[in-house]
Amino acid sequence: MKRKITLKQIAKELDVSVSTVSKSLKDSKEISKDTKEKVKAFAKLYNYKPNNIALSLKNRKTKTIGIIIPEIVHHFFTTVIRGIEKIAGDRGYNVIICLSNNSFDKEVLNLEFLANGSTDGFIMSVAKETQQKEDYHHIQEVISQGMPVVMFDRVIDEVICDKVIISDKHGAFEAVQYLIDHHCKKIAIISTVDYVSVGKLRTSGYKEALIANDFEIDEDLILKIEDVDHSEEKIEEFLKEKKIDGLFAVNEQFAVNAIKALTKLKKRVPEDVSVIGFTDGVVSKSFIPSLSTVNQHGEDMGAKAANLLIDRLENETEEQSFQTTVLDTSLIIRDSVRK
Amino acid sequence: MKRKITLKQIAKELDVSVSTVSKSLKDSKEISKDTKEKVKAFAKLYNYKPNNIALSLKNRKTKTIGIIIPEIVHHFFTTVIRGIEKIAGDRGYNVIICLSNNSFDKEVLNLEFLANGSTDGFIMSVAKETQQKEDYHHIQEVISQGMPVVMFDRVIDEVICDKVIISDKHGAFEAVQYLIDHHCKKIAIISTVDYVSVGKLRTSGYKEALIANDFEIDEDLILKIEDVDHSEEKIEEFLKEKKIDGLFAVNEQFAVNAIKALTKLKKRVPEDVSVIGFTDGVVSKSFIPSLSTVNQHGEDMGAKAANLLIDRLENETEEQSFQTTVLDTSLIIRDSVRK
DNA sequence: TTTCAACACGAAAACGTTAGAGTTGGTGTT
DNA sequence: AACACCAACTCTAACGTTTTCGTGTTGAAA
Repeated sequence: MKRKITLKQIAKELDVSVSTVSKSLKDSKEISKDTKEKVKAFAKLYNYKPNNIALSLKNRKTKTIGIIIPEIVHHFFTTVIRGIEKIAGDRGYNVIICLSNNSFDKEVLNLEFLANGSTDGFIMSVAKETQQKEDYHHIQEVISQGMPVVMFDRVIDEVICDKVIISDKHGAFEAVQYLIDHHCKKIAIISTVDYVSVGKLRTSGYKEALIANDFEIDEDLILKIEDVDHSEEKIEEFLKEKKIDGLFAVNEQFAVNAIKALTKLKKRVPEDVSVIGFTDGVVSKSFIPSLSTVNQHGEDMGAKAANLLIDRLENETEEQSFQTTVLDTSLIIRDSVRK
Repeated sequence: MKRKITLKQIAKELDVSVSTVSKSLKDSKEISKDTKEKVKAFAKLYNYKPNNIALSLKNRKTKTIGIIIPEIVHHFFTTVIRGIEKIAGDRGYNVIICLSNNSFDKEVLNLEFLANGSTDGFIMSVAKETQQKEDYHHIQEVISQGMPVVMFDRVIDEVICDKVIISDKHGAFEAVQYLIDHHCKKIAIISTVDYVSVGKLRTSGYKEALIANDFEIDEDLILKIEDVDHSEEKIEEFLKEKKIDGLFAVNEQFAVNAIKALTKLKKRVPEDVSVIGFTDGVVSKSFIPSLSTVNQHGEDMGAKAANLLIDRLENETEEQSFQTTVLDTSLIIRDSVRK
């Protein structure tokens, strides 16, 4: 077991000083050609690579981005990660991922830990619990320490930083508008509780579309689900008594569960009820009928967030104008809607 | 913008030496009660937290685990990550995730980069391209430098290290046995090309089950897919001419595509053909008919891998006996099979 | 022969931390 | 009075780098 070789060891072997070795490897013109070549050859032979930790300490930057997300077994988040990772890789950064599991405490812990030198900045989507508590001191804290933060998807208005979101409201609006334009007269929505920002926004997009088309808003057609794990029964119960011909669900899971419930209730999709979901994932594509969805373009979102963060990290100029980038959604029409 | 405070700054403010501050915070008995209290109060006030990078450099350990996987938008891998992350968190470790995108070069790059001080050890599932090239020097290299590596799922026999796998062969065997036990006489398999280790193993499990039951192995009933992205057409074409009543697919995607193809071909699942897939994910649960699968227990796998790695990191004793842990699969029977 | 720049290298400090080895001043023992 | 001992610190080295500032040796110009 040969430990990684250091400058010091090379120096000793070649009987020169550490600085000479360092300079040689950086091709400094202070060093003679002979010495440089000797050092380089030796370094190559022993596969010398500078120690990142030492570099980080010296340079006070780690070239690492911290990603904090609520959950990893989640198609949308993983696409975002892929987007971040791609850009980060291209621009010479690494990513370190922490999961909050939607727990406020874990989020605080992660943030604090990573802020102590491990990363140069953060890209995050906040935990549900954090949104509920409305306690953002931990995020404010790292920002005030000079670490750039970019929020995506679930963002917090009160925190001043760069943000990347999709137009949840508009995406929902378009989906509902599509339903209205295609034979639907009575459209229900399955959403989350209001403290989840995106759920709230999508619900309001739904409402706006109805209003824009002179439909009445019937609170009985709005289901807000708290506990995602037991959504299936809730949805079934909700749909039991409803005479609807259109349904908008704020995520894939709800959409799928709704279709299952409808099938149980002997309603056909899309003949009797048209369904559109939010977020495009494997399930949407594979499902029968394949699900029409509002595509969130997660990879673009991640890429944009990464670029924003790295730009800020590399522009010491520090213009303090933070931007919120709103990405377009797009409606993917598949078989779950009448055409 | 207040930068994070350091020991040196605290020392200066309180007019003591850096070591006094350090020792006070560690509650060393070398320091008087008075001074300790003063320092602690000050540190707390300014929210002092030691710099991880400096600690890493000093201690020559980072308390960080590197995870290298081929792909992140992938249900199984994310469950593994969740398992790793959970154990790592509990045991005081962080995880840093790198994606190889199934590219050999990227895998090498990631490994090299992380090995230069960024992590204490690795948990990895190798890229498809690496398996194909059979070039494992990069992995051997980090191991020879004394970094523990734990491989999972797609492991490499030639590399000597701890491994966590499932009994792919046995899982496949059980699935096929189930089909045989439940009215199937002619069972096809949709697999990957042989250089993907798990595909090969599952295929051999399939064959063994057939042999064990005195079925003939018909190479015409074995489809090996190279290009996952265009599997749909391949599968459809394959199934067109086949008169089968059972089908085993080595992953979820293939299973779903197969059912779709069968549906197109006017064959009902499970009435005409029983289907079992490998890996249990959202799609399997949601699909109609819900998919019977071989459950890989990804989270357990991740947890086991993390424990193995951390045990090795923390036991300096270094007994060089590496172990391969074989996790059991379990058959989840749902609606895609006759009962 | 003196002067001086160019060359080629070395020493040291710094990043933030810790731990072991000094140092100081005071008390207690004989 | 001499010594030992203890409390309560400070110093120093070390982890692996980079970079600034020195410094000794050339060779050439004056």
